[in-house]
Amino acid sequence: MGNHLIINKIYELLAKQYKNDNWWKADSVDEVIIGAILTQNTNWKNVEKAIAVLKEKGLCSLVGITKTKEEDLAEYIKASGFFKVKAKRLKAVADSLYMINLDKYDNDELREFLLSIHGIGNETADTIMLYGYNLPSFVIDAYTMRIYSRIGIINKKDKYNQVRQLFMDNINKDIELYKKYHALIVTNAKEACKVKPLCTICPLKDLCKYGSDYESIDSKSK
DNA sequence: GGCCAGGCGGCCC
DNA sequence: GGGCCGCATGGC
Repeated sequence: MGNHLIINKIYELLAKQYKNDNWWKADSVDEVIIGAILTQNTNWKNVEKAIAVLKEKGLCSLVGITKTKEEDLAEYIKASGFFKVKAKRLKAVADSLYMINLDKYDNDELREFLLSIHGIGNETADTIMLYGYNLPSFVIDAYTMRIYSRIGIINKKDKYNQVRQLFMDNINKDIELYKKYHALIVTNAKEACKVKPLCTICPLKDLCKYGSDYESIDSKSK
């Protein structure tokens, strides 16, 4: 099977197993952007607590953040961890984006601009574009790397942009598909393809180079 | 109690 | 341009 077939087959198998509707829950574009920063290397549960505090204070918006002192912001988002660095990043992102005119950019230019902002790297840029601005940019994360390298389609050391291109070259350029596919990857990583994988319940076990032999993954990933 | 979580920037070489 | 490090809370 070529990559095109495998990547689309994996989507079918995941979609059959899991129902993920409306996976990134947010009340506004700004909340998506804020959440994208807060969730960096962090459990979403902790992010929810931080967002709840911001909402309570009426500051869960880019304008709200521009008006808040960095030290105060750090206090409010404490539950999300790395709170000092994230406060700095939120300030930088809010300052750069609160008045953005999206019509001025094509997708590639917008991505470059996002990447130039302190605190926005590849994954955060794509998350903001896809889930915030509703533009077709596929999101790669640690879960994607784990699942697809275990299956054997990519290598753990592959570069972000290379893996992103692999997906964008091989699935339909459909925003809802991009969103749902990424959501399904995250769900499978949490349910089955964990650090200590539960291969017997994984819908992808028949395509995975490890099959159901999770002990062999365990020993290899050590 | 130890491991893990939806990365990133700043170093160093 | 690659590899390592600091950042930090809360859930399991």
